[in-house]
Amino acid sequence: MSLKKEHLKSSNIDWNQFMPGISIDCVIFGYHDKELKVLVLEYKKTGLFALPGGFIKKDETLDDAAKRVLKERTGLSNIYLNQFHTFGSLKRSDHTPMKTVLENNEASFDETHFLLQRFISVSYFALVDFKKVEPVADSLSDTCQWIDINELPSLILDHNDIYQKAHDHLKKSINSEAVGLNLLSKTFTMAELQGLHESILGKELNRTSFHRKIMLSGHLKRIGKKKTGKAHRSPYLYKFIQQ
Amino acid sequence: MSLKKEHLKSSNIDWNQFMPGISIDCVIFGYHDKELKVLVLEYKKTGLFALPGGFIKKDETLDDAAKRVLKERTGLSNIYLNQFHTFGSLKRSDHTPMKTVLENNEASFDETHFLLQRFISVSYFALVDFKKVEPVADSLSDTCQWIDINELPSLILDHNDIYQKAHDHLKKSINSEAVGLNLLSKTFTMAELQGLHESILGKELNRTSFHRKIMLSGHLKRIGKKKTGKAHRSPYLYKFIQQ
DNA sequence: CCAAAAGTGTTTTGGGTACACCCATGA
DNA sequence: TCATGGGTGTACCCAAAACACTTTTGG
Repeated sequence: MSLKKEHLKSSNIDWNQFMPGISIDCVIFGYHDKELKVLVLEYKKTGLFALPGGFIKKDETLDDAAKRVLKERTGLSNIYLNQFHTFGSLKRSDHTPMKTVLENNEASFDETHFLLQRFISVSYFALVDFKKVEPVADSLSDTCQWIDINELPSLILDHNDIYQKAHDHLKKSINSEAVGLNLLSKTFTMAELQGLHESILGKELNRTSFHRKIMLSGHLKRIGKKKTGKAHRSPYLYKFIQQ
Repeated sequence: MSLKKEHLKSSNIDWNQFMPGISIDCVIFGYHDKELKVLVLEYKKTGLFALPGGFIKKDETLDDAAKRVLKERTGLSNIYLNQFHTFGSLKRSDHTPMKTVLENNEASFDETHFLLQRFISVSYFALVDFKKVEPVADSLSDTCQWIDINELPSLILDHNDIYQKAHDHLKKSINSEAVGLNLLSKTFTMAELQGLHESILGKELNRTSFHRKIMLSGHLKRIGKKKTGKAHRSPYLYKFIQQ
């Protein structure tokens, strides 16, 4: 654990192994407690928030770099990942936030520091099982934590735009089995799946219509009753059919 | 004209003005003679084909860079442009095609030549009015010419993948008014618009259903009769309503 | 008059939604 | 028995597609 953090310590990093000028930013979605959440970093002693990101090794595929970044932040492999846009506005050339971060963390640095260049950001969104994730901060950040999408703070640079576009893409792909398959546990109740869809779309759905639509898609299989211990009838559990 | 070419001569270019490691590739669609076409470069004396591309100036927005590249190749401003994917496979690190090109064009070059690095490619697709375009080759290429999408040659690196993904995006956006508005002349017949849709989708469409659907969209306005000189009734002309 | 072009009427299909209503069940 | 969960039947709306048919019109 502390080994992992040491590994990420910025002053120990050989920045030369990365392609200059290109970064990867990730919008990592999780679902818990009936709320859709996103992993957000908070930089030490600065009050600055950002999406987790990273860089591309010179001999590494773009998609592999994204997988690696995801693994560093969540500990997970085999994550559902989707590139959705590349951001290259000049807003990204404002180095004041990163200078603030470095001033609070590095003994010394100069204007040529790797992190103080203009980056074009290739952005991915990821869907992960909340329960399996242990958020890991990097050495420049205190925390990497889940934030409810309705309580997102102001993020550095254009990261709020990035989040917004990621959420738009998630809405568009609501009918893909990937959404439920990756954001929920292996088994779940119909009410949980409906709650997830409602969180993503930001509106309530009709229960019976939702039920029929989902079952007609053919991706779901009912597997048994849940024992809740509560009064009244207990809900069935479902899982996605793996083809 | 020759001034413009001189300006593009590769040995005259200050490569240092561009961000390293990132390129822009464009899939430029045009429609003519009932066929969907794409602008393709042929490198001098090599038999190698590629999509037109360019680089990003250090103080230039990603989208502005794409607009500039488009203008260099087509002479047009105000082009309909859409970023659709960023490519970063290791296939892109194969420098043999570019070495072949340079060997046939430059007096001398070494392994550190700007064009012999690994590029991540941010890709755009563009829709242009065939009639308004004058394709302009760069100094490394003989020709920049329209090629029927059904007769595309094998392109360098992953450029065939890039084209394929661009075409997929074009199919998905078939119901956007942008498709007809940008690929056809200001006025056109219903048969021409239907032919365009058929070329993009690669299948025939029912005339009456197409007519009804298009008119119900509310974007089209009928403006008058076309004088064909042929026998039989002449078709009406339509144009898109600008809001 | 002929054939191309334009337009209408009707039907079917399929997805999505809304709602009423019934069945099952666990404490 | 009753509140919750699960499920069906029906109806409605809408976009898209398929097809038959009529009207218009330039030469």
